[in-house]
Amino acid sequence: MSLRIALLGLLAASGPASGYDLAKKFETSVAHVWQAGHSQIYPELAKLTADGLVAVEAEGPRGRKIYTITPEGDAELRRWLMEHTPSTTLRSESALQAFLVPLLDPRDGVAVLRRIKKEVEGRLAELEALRAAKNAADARSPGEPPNRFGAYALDLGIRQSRAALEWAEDAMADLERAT
Amino acid sequence: MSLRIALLGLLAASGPASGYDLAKKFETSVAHVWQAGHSQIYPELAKLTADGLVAVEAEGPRGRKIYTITPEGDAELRRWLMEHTPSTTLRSESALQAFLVPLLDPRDGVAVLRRIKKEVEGRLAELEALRAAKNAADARSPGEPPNRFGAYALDLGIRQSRAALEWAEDAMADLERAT
DNA sequence: AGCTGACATGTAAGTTTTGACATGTCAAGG
DNA sequence: CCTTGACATGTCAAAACTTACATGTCAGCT
Repeated sequence: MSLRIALLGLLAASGPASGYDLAKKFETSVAHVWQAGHSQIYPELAKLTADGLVAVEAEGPRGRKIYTITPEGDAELRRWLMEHTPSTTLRSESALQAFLVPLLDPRDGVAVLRRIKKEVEGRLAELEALRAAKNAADARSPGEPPNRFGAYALDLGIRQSRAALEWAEDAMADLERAT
Repeated sequence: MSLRIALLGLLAASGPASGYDLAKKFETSVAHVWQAGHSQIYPELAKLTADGLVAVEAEGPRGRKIYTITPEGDAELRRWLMEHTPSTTLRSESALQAFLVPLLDPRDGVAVLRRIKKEVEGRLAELEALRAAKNAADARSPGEPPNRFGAYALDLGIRQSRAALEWAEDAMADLERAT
């Protein structure tokens, strides 16, 4: 379900796009919130078309198909946003490692935490770069209200990454005391 | 892979247990890090047994089977912890909703954020209850070093929930300014 | 003219996850 | 004795996801 919604959302927010475009946007924008590769996206777009939630607006060069959201699709999107209680399913391999770290002896545990910390730092840097790019884009069109689409999620990601970073530091310090 | 590791980890940390016990622990401890229902756990235990990573130690009443981790299982677990770079795959329906909120008019957006905030509050309360229970258990066995198994992950969850809570408040305030 | 690399779309096989179905044991209370 | 509810284990079909395979177009460079 969520994949459909993510696709409908991108079409609603950024206008008509091809499967290829949508796959790109998954990498650069929604990725921090929901991930999907093109092998999932193309079939889903076909299903959405069959269900009347999107339509092929035009065909471009190289077999490019441009999809638009239909009014039904828009209604579905809004309904999901307003009514669907998000599942709280969580799955994080990093957190699983963090969970299990006390099984290792402290030296090894610290090494694992250090690696996790590095990954968090990388993610944080990515997110901050995205936000900087967004801010720059907003600054280029003064007068216009800034485009907040995706901005809240970005902010959430940044805050959670910062929290994870502090956690990694404290956890390492704690483990080192036990060495 | 991660499911196996989670099961091996629980067996390594808490000693022999049945599939039923492990399913319970998934609900009350690992759940904040990795989720799985019994319909996934039983077949996986069978596979782990076939692969020699766990073994049936004893059979109790009501067909209860008690599994133990084998030395091979323990080695596998440690290898994964030390060597496996966790995948950064992220999928959060709440974050997806947050991402899409700006598509709604501010009034509706605030309502969605309010709901997300309530869910985060619920989760935070759960995690804090777990931590309180853990602390109480540690206090009951003085002298013993506190059992840190799962504690780091719990701490991470709590910090991230707090960050999400602050985010929700700020995002709502931001949206309300736009009303 | 040929090569490279981004553009563009798909399929297929295999794994993981979900949700429903199915079955049976045992203890405690009415 | 009977019912209820926790204990206990499983299977199955469908959906979602991953990874690899497969094919072809077009622009720009050499």
